[in-house]
Amino acid sequence: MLLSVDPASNLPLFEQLVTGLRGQIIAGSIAAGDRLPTARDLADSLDVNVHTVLRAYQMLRDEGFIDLRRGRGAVVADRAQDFSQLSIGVSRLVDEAKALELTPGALSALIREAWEK
Amino acid sequence: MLLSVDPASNLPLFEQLVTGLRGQIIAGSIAAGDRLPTARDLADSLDVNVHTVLRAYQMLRDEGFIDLRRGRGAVVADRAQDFSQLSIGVSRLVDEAKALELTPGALSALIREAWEK
DNA sequence: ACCTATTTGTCCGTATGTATG
DNA sequence: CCATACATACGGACAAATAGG
Repeated sequence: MLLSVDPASNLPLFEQLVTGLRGQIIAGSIAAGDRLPTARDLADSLDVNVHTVLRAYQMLRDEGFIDLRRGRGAVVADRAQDFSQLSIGVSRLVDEAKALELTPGALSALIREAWEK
Repeated sequence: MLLSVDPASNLPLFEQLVTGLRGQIIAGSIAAGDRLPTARDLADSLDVNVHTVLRAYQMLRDEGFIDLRRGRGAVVADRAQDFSQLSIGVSRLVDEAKALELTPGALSALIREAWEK
């Protein structure tokens, strides 16, 4: 079983999906290159709406854990399990960002803009 | 007029809303402390769905530009207009991230993790 | 302390578009 | 050309937090 959700939880369904899937990706029980079930299939098996799964998938894509594209589905990113090793330089970057009184989301937005140039 | 959207554009409606509002916030034509129209009001005036506006509002909140809460509405954040001055430091952060061969999404995910500690 | 109106938050359903293979 | 699968947008319903009376 890939995962389960609790409709009675105080946590939103899409949040449960994100944390559940992300945890398994980081843990390695879902390997890089693995294909996640289609949003429709996972939604049916968990008895939730397709949009709820898609919202979770899109969050995981924004976080870089999966590659999500039309017509192809969701594939666990190659770099997903390497993230733990890359955090060395990041903490310093975060410290600087905090000194600038940025929020995490703001920094991410600014980074995406700056990345293009 | 606060802004306008073009249904025929190749850009999604929520994206037009985000860039339009963010631009005005950065430019200062919408000042810190200003209250944005309720999602329903803006949706009605632009003839788009409430969910489309809410999605845009939630993105602006994630980016730190507005304070968005149930029952209160959307208020432009105090730090919002300082963002234009922060781009200098960000480009340097991005350069370092690129040197580490990070993807934008990967960096965002790492940042959110590191932010907690 | 209570009630009510306001406003966002989540979820469901449906329809249509669009990139992929 | 066609089936697949995500992307966006619309609509409706109810829940939950907030503010004010």
